[in-house]
Amino acid sequence: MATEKKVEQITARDVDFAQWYTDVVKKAELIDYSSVKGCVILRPYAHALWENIQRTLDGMFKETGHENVSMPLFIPESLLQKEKDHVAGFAPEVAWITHGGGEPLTERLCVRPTSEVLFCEHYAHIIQSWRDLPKLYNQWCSVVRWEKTTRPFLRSREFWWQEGHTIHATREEAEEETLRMLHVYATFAEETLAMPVVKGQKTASERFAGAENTYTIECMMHDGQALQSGTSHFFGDGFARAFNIQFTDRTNTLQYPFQTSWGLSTRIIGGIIMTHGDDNGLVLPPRIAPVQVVVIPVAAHKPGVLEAARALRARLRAAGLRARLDDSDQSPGWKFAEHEMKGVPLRVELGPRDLAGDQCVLARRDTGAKQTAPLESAEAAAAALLEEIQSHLLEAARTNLRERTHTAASLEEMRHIAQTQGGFVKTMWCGGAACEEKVREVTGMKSRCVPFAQESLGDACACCGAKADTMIYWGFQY
RNA sequence: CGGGGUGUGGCACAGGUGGUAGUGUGCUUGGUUCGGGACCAAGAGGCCGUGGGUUCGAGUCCCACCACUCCGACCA
Repeated sequence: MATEKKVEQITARDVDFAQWYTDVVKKAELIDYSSVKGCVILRPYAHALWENIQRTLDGMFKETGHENVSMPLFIPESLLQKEKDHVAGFAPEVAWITHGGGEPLTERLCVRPTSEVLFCEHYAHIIQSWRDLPKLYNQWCSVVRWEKTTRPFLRSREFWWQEGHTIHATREEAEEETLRMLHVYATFAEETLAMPVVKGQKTASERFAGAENTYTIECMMHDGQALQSGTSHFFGDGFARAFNIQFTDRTNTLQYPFQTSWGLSTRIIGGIIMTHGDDNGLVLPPRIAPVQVVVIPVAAHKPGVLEAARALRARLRAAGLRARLDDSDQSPGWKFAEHEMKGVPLRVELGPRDLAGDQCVLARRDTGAKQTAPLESAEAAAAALLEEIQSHLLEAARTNLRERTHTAASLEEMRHIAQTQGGFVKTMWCGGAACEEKVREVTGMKSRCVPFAQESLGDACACCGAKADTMIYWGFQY
């Protein structure tokens, strides 16, 4: 019953969620701040996480026929101005370049906040015939939006993302693409990140600037706030008309093509942290974790221990697991805490006692449970546990989503839930923007989406009481 | 953009009424340890966020600015 030595602790998650988040982000060595507000450094651990996200998503994009490109960083002001809704949405938060090499520019350039107009300009150059369609492009890059308040991953001035941009001969084909990519995001979030989603359509007031329709995956964080985790937009032929992109169809008639765009950003890393993390720090789903298994030798100076640990690490790697050996000269207890902070899903302890019994100790990050396994079959045991951890995390997140989803039939009920519990509130909605505004004034919540999975909760709008046949989700958002 | 908090070795913090900086941890070296953040010893490391001002003298007082952070309004 030794009194534990007081060590720097992170804030308890359920005491001050925002502070806990900031502590984890720093202590898990994910980011460092730079001297420019809102621009953070992704440290190797966060970058490795992002690389795993990229690898998985990029594979899914390739499977669905997409090609990667790289577009310029700069957009001339006149180009940005071409689509009026789009520029109105983004102009307030763009960064401008006014000088080059010390000379004032004749036309100022904005640093891309998103690349629709760059793709449009390019499409106008390369598309003439129906045979040139579709183009299914994607790019991995960073973009800049001059945010006023910033938080690591969740809202920064520069952030990394992918933006898919596609162009099609028909409206139907483009609409189908918009939904296909939304489902790719949803599958990725649930299967790889263990983040259950609510899929649906944004209301008119929440649409992307210039879009005819915006679809979203919404995730529920541990503190009851929603995170818009990926969006997919259908543009109709609005951009094509603004940028004069035309093609000749099979009947030799000039037509405007139809476009989509869809994006997912490093914000999702904030989502992973806030979905799975706990009082001991980060908890990473095995499928995305940079290190899936860490091998910690105990009493590494004793004969045979380090050798056995190295051999075990090699076998774990040979079995296809991302395994690391921590042979630094810290004490075992220090290493346990350190790798827990970093969210490593599985820890293997290997010391003289284990070697004497031809076994090792496996400790799960998610539950903290320890078990022993025969050394000879450690890879199989580790692989099985990683699968269990992955599905357990998804299950826990689903439980959180379920428990934090409430139903309301009146504005007063909505306000009560908003004030006492947060989470998602689902109601019937008349479809009016006035009710959205009213709900926001009264409860502070915004509409999240009109989910694809509709339920009938009644026939009256929870806000105005008018006839309603649409179910909508509301919530506080990041 | 409004309101609050904070800027002092890498990190976390002390430094009443002004006098040229200290503690913990981390770091380096050596030794002992090693199953939940080990211990001993000797070291290295700081134009006190930036710029002005008051003063013989500013970490300390005054003004401005900047950054980070939290809470709201706006956005991935």
